[in-house]
Amino acid sequence: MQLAAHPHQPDYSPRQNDVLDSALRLLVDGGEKALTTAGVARAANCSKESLYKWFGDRDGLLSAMIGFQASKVRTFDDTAETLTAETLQEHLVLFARDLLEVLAGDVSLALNRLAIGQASRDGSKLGSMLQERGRRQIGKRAGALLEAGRYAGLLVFEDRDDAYDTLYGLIVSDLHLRMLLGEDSGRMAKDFGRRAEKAVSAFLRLYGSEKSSA
Amino acid sequence: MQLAAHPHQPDYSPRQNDVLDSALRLLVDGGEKALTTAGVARAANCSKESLYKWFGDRDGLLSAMIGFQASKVRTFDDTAETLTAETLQEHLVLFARDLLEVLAGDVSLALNRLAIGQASRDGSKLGSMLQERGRRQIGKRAGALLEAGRYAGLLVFEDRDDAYDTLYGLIVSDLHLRMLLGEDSGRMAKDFGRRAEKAVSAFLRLYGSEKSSA
DNA sequence: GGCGAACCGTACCGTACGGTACTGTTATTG
DNA sequence: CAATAACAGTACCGTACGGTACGGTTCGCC
Repeated sequence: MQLAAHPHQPDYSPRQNDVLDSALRLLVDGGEKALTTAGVARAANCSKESLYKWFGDRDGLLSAMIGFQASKVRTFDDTAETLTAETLQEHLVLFARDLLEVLAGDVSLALNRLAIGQASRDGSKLGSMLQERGRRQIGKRAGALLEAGRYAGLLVFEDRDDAYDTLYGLIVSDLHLRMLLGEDSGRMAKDFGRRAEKAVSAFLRLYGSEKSSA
Repeated sequence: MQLAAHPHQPDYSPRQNDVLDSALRLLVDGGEKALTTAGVARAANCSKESLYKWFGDRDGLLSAMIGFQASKVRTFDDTAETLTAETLQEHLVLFARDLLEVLAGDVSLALNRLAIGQASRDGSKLGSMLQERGRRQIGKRAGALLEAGRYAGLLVFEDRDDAYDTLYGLIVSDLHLRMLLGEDSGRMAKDFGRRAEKAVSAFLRLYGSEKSSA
């Protein structure tokens, strides 16, 4: 496994982005086994030689796919409006729903499966890369929200990471793993709204100030 | 993928159990890629022909490995003593620590990675098998504990599965996934005790009756 | 027009793996 | 002791895949 020498978003050409798109679709449809270099070349109407020229290696292709996908789902920063108990709850529920929907996405599931499959061998660069660009990014959004809630006197906590960890667990529990194991994610997607509300409700019971439970 | 025709624990011979043990060790050490039929045969000092005679198929071998491992970590039932606030809390913390240690186990991680890798193709029988024999089993223990707590008036909840889902999320959060992605599990193992206590504390704040917060 | 770079399509190579067949060896049974 | 079954060890086969090389085509540039 050899990641790109320049870790700072290599920013591929449009043509190469199209290829990465095809590769991702291939991965989603057929799993890692279907992601052969010949298959990618055929699906993207490019030559294997170009694949190796652009990405150097099959592992380089995988890394590029992860980076490419991560760059597409950039987390948007929440508006820094002044929070009330209601808006904080709304923002938290919105965050929870977004999180669940991202985790349940076809591409997200496929990439996580891919990275987990590679985690045993080599230094598992893919895993840390997914972790870094995936959860860490979305975690920033949650962290900002939590800090804003604390600043407004609506939340009480000492360690922000602990609070976020709790929030994450309440929202996701083992749902992500179950989906990764193949449990039908489409069937349970309809409950995301309800699940998000329950998780946020519990979180506010744990970390909300008296002021927030008006 | 073809599971055994008789799903009720085929119960292999001692010799075959030894082979499955070798295969598990091989899987733990080298990941799925290292789990070749020739490798298993070499590690277990048996012939490939015997492997195919006993397990029929590579997938049959994988299923057998999961069933074999699941049969080894059977969940023990908790003593049905009368619960007090203190003993309930102790039992919950014990459960949490056991859960974390099981999830962080080498073999558990390797098998989960294996099942997740297979989840994309075929009907993902391995995934549901792991789910059934893994979480469902340990969930029974938690369910009994929760029911006992409710019976003793220490816990208040309507849906036991919801309560267990919350407890699970508080204990594990995304720790399991991070370990599956390759984050060093040994380094974080020392925090399991503290993590278990915090999770149970939060759970009791959510679901404990006034009687329990004495 | 001529030239070179980029690139597609394909053929090709080496290897690794799943699965099968064969041979020799041990051990059990009548 | 003879016969049979089980099994280890190994050789073998077909295939699939990662990676490379090469001919042909398009496109931009002088």
